[in-house]
Amino acid sequence: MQDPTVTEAAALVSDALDRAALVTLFGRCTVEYEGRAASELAPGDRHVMLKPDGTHLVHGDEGQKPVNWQPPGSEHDCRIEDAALVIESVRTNPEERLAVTLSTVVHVAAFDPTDDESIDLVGTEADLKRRILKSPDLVEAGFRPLSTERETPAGAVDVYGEDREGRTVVLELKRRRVGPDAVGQLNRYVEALERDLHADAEIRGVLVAPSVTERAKALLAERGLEFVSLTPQAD
Amino acid sequence: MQDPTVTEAAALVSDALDRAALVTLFGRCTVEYEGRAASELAPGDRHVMLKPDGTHLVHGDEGQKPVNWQPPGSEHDCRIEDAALVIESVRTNPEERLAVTLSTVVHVAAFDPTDDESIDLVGTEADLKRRILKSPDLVEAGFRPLSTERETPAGAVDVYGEDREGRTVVLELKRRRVGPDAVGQLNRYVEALERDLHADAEIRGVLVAPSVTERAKALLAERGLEFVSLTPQAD
DNA sequence: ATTTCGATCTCGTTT
DNA sequence: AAACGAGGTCGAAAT
Repeated sequence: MQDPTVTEAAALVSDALDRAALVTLFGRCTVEYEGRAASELAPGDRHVMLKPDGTHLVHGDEGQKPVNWQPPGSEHDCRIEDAALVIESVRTNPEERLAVTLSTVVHVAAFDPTDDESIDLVGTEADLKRRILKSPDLVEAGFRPLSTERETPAGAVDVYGEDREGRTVVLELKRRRVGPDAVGQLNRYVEALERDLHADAEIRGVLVAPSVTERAKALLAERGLEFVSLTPQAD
Repeated sequence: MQDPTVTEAAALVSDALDRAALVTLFGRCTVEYEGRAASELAPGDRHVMLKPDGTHLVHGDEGQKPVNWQPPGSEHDCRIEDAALVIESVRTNPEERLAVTLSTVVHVAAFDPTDDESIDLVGTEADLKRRILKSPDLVEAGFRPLSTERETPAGAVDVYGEDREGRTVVLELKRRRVGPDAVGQLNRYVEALERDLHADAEIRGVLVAPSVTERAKALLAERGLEFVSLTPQAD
């Protein structure tokens, strides 16, 4: 529907929400949010999308992220207020609410979506783990993985195993170049295991990723941790 | 435009891309991505958005995140191939490419966007910092902030100051409930400063956030770090 | 329902 | 251009 009155638009949106359709609008609007934080957005031309699962997205002309949004699980409501179309989405836990007030509607449309196929994605940390379990020598000659997701008081270790000499080895895997955060994570696991397995056991911590930043390299050295360069995919 | 042929749709999209308009489509499509990772998506009805800044979003009927996307800075291109409308967005650094192949187009529209107002958001970590600098006693009676963003070899400390007895205090601020990662961050700063200011100086590390998880609390105790409960906003 | 961590994270800021 | 950290992060898996 092109250039509808706000009343016409409201009727179409109400009907579409009842049918659990996906609704899109384009028009001049203000946006208010209140919940985990709070925000106000002055008038501008924006794209609005309402999904049947409760998602509410407001996009400007730039950026990958919506300028404002409401997560899945919200309830959409639409009404006329002060000659404007107000679309409000509310949820609880956490309590939050998004209200879009359209003074002019350039465009409204509704679609009946079919359920999606699931996506097949390659090149993740899980792929890196599979690669290592299949060819442990990529990490180091003689490395033997014993378990994955081994629990420690500091969280689950990606890969847990032994080196050629029988020393315990902890691997932390990252699919791409890593900074200081990953070193901290690896260090937590190593310290937790040293405490768990008693102090005399030497435990090697190895960060496995395509590359590391300078600061991360310095932190690794400081903590006596190691680095092995590997990508999720064979080249 | 409702139920156009792919040729009509292609003409509209090409024209809109030349005008740097925002384009939306709805229809049956497959999606291919290759770059930082790689993915394939089988046929389904989806919503496609092309922004003039190079952003390309493909939304299914669920979730806040697009099922597939291409970041800002990409170049859009549209053509007919095998009786289907192919919209491809490509960028370099990193090299990546998203291709949407629409076999049926239910809907196409183009909008000429006006520049957006900027958003006014409150309840951020910056708000928490302002609150503390204005009323340092909220952290602890007698606390005196000396600088913010003080540089250490491990990165910049959120707030750096002294307690009533003149001991150095490092604050790490978080706007919401925190897990183990924030404790690791605080610990890095404290250790870096202990090294910097020589070993005999006692340095207190204080995590300031609304609350902490159990694991984070245990890690704090282990490291001799402290916690103060504060939210970004006064209640 | 909460915790934890990966992500094609995105986004802004600083170096 | 790269690095670093925040985010109304989102989302999924495990507890």
